[in-house]
Amino acid sequence: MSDQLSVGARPHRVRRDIPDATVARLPLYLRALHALAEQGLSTVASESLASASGVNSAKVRKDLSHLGSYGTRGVGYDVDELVFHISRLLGLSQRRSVVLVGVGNLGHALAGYGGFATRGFRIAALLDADPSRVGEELAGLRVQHVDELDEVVRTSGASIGVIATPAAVAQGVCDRLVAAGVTSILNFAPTVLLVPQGVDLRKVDLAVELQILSFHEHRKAADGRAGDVPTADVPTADVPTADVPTADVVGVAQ
Amino acid sequence: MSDQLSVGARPHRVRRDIPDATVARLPLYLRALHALAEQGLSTVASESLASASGVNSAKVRKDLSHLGSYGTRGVGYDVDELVFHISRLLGLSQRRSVVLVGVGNLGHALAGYGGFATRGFRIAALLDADPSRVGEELAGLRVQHVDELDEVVRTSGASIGVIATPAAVAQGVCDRLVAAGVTSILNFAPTVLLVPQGVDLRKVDLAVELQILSFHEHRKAADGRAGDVPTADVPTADVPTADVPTADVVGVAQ
DNA sequence: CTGACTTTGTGCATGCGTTCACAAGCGCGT
DNA sequence: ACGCGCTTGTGAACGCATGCACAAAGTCAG
Repeated sequence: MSDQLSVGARPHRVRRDIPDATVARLPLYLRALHALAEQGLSTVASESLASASGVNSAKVRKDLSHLGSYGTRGVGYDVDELVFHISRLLGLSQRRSVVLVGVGNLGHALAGYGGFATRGFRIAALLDADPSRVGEELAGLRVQHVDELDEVVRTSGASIGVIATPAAVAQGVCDRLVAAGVTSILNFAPTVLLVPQGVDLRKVDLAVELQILSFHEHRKAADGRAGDVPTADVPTADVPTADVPTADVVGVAQ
Repeated sequence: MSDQLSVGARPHRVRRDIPDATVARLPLYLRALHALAEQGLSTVASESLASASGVNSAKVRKDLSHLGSYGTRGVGYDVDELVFHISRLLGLSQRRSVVLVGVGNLGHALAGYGGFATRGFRIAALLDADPSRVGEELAGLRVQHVDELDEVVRTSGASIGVIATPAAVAQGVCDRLVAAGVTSILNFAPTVLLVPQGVDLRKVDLAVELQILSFHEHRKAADGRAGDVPTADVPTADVPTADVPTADVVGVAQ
């Protein structure tokens, strides 16, 4: 999980030690809480918040206990109050500027994704190396050439960079972002990035997600075939198997 | 992590118990191995594979040991052999068909993403509910109306569905996919999906990733500013819903 | 054949995360 | 006022994942 954290030895006096797993779930709670608020609810029990967030109630309570005792026994949590505290903890009180590099297919999608703006993020600039893309209007912004990266980051005060470039140039872009002062990077390029200590890095790889699903598919298919008590469910009988190992064939990658 | 698995009580005889964490890393190894192979290397030590994958060597060795002893002490692992075994385990020997629902910004990006095709996945169909999008040519496929979902899934034998629709309709699409026979779902919509047992579900939420980074940014800024001085930052009254915690109550704590 | 060197595979300790289960606390009806 | 029922907050047990450290097992040179 916290592969990229690498906080390492830090005898620092920790303000409040929030577990990584909890931090990763806070945005889910926030989303659910907003939905509940819109629905008119003013308080919510851990059980309800749990099902609205897709986790279990014990986890919800333990997670929320990390940010203080903001619940009322016998009643639940005040929705607005929780939203306030979680937002504050996540640092969403201040609108953060994001620089997006790479305006290809994915970059277009990211730029047009409404979820950013509505959750406290502002796209400060769109950058691309392809001259034919520079100047294009997109999501109310003009695409700038990546050479302006340094200046753009400094003037906008952006601290977060999003990389949606081809893998081959991702590390270079990453280095330039870091040099310009960016301290958090979200990487969509399917490659490993190296960043200096103190810079946070998260990655999203679409193909990896599919491959993980593929594994489970494969396992399910194999389980169903290999005779032992198919555990009721799996009314499959649909997949035309054909998933014989086929040995040899596969061989050397494609 | 395996929040969605919910395999539940399963005294089943497990074929090969591969830890979830390992499964999640296998695609990374695969990617690194392909790169190494292209680079002409025929064998690789755990240390090298580790740095190429962005993990540490102990993890690599333990992970690989789960799929058998395919290494040679004093030498390392045979690249092609590893590619073969990992691919087989992940079920990538057979090309899997994927149905993509929702051809908005993100859907376009996903359809155009080359990473799918090159890694054993085939997009079987593109579906959308918007009539104005139906018929559009995209990535060599014609966008079909979502009403054809059932037929498309059955005829293509697709077992994986990708949801890139607005959140409001995601659950409905999900249900239809499951009803049509899809047993794995990758969800990009920012909402919680419920699926019956036996169906695997993974989710990717771009805003969540950014919020996690925001937390670390916030923590870094706070650390750098001062040792303590707790709760110095009051939200700038920007977040949509007036989430000021109704005065009095909040102050209480500590 | 032997010995030095390299690298795997794994037992073990440690830490983190999840889950259970329940006492403490709060509101509400009587 | 007072107990009843509901829900939080948390101690403790458990399980999974990580990382260390090293013996086992192989290569290679001479």
